[in-house]
Amino acid sequence: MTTPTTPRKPRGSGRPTISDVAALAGVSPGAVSKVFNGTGRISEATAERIREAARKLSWRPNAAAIALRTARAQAIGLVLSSDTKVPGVGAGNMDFISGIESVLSPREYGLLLNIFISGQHDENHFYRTLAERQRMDGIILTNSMVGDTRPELMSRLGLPAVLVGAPWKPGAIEYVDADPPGAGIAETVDHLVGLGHERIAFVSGPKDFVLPVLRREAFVQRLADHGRQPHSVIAVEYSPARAAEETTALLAGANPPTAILYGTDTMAIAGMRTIQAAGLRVPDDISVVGFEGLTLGEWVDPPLTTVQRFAFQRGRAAAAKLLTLLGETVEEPVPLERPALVVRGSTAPPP
Amino acid sequence: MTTPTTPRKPRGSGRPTISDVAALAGVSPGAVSKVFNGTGRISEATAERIREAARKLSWRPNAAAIALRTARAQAIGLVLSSDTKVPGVGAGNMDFISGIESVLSPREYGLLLNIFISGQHDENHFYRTLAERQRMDGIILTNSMVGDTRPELMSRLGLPAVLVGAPWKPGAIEYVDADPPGAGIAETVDHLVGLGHERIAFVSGPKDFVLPVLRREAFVQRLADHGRQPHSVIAVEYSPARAAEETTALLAGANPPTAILYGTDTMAIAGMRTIQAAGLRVPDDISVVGFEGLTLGEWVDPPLTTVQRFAFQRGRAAAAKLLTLLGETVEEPVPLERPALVVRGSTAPPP
DNA sequence: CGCCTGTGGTGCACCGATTTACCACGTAGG
DNA sequence: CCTACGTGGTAAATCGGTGCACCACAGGCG
Repeated sequence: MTTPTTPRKPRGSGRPTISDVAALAGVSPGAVSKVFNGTGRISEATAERIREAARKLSWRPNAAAIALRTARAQAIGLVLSSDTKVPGVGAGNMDFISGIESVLSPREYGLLLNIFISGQHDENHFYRTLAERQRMDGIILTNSMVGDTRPELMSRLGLPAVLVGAPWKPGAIEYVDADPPGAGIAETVDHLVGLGHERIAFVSGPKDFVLPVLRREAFVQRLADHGRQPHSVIAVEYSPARAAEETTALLAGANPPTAILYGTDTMAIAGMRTIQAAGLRVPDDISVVGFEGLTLGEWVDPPLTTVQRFAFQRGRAAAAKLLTLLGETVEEPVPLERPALVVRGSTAPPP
Repeated sequence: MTTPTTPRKPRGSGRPTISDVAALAGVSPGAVSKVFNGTGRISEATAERIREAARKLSWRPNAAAIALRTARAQAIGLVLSSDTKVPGVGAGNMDFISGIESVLSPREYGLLLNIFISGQHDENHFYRTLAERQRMDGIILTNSMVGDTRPELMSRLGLPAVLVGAPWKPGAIEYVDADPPGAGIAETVDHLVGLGHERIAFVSGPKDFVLPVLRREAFVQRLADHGRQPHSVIAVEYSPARAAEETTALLAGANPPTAILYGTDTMAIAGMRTIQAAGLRVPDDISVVGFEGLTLGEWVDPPLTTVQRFAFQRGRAAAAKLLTLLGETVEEPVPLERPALVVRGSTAPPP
């Protein structure tokens, strides 16, 4: 009695394998594989027996085994930056992620989230690790930067990548962009000019990122189209506190603006507060416009006029593009809605 | 010349394997494995040669191969709910995720993000798939619900899990919770009572979730400690619009409250706006308190008094607990800071 | 000298799937 | 009768690591 009478199965992890399913269905493992992948020829009767066996054992192919054998991880990566200059806390990020997931999950693709902390992580090492471990088949990059080296890095690493937003140098990387340059800006400028504003200022995002750069260019350009010049164009971190400081400086000027456009809703709200604290009224004395379209904007006083962006759609588009790059067939064209101006209560004719 | 003169290497994916490294270092693959895992005995001289070879080829062990062989995916899952009732858009989510990553990334663990869409996904099927594919070694669950069946489901599936927040039924699942029940509530009640408020209302989160339930209990309890009764306790979705509606109803009452506590900062901001729109002043006529500690709260008028929560720490604690469950040694105790009342400008003595 | 022990590795089975090559069995055509 | 072919599968190699069993060799000791 030293050896037990059931040396049948070691039962490693306890979970059934394809062999267990095959045994139960009375076929070979290869047959099971074929049924579940639609490859090879298996009679319908046998196929049904196999499916039934799999159901009974509640078996699903082991992801690691597939990844190893087929050299496809069936997962993509997403890199978000954690940086004081980035609107990382933006609620939009969650919608963006939901958009990505909405494309991935029907295809059983996984989403690997990675936070890049500038200053703490070395960019080269960070991305090399991601590529070399082969945990993901492709990657979605955000926060397109001025002088971004990641496009070249990614192609050197052989990791398919999609950049969200306009790239610094076109051609080096695939990307999706709903801001053909600075959409929403034109509408906003038209709106303000139409109200009669002469002195319009733009407290926009930092110099390091492509998006705010393009927006500033579009801002200046559109004013020029109207035969005007900007009151001022300011580049500053995506921070309410910094927005407030700049607003104070603007108000202290000799000839303050009658309308201020901010890089984000959060900045705009901080700006409004600063204006009001200075004893001025929004929109009576100064009009304010934000950027993003947070729900919260409806609940400040006055309700914030803003440029609505569509984070969910952006996520969908990025994921769809990456999957296409990976050879997956993605039927939908994934429409990318352009940012649209939502006029609420914070804009009015100048005094 | 039909066959090329270099039939050496098929070069599957192009990436080097452990054998390439071994060949370059003049050792067996097993030796390489030992060096990189610190197992077995390899002389320092040989080890250095191997490391050098790996560096030269910029090789890293293939994640899928390791996962298959060791039956550990070196990744954990995170499930976030997408539900109208959930403050999913909460900025706190991103901090929470950052906290998780701060524990995972030093250990080269991956984070797999999954969005659960109630109504669209079947809970049972959703979690079964996650477990059976064995892509993750454990899972972090959020949004503890009343009557939550996931604790049992997880243990049935054999997937180690950590719940963030107090569980509905204790004992069924591991969890981390910084709200020993309703921390922050007591402070808030004390604060308001200390200011002289007699009629305090609580517009809190939905009935389905454990957190708001516990908060309501704590609210009532603490008032009782002071020998008082709540003006009213309301359960409502985490939505600014709903908060506004309830606020309107409260104001229309015969004897309206002099202070209102809201389930989130967003709700509180919407509440303030409603109060102001009704011609009343905050905090002169009615005091308002939020829950979360959004930066934005500093920039509304008046600055919002709120209960600061620490999403980053929560993420760290959850990840640390899960890794411990997985047998990983996590040195730090991971201190979980209790929510703390931050008094800003939206609270004052009653009129 | 023979034996034991420790050092520094090697060799090979194995994890759980996929995939290629091949085979058994009819059946039809020449 | 022999061959060709289509059907419905099986067997085995393979992906890239890990880890156990084992082994060669040198040195120490009685």
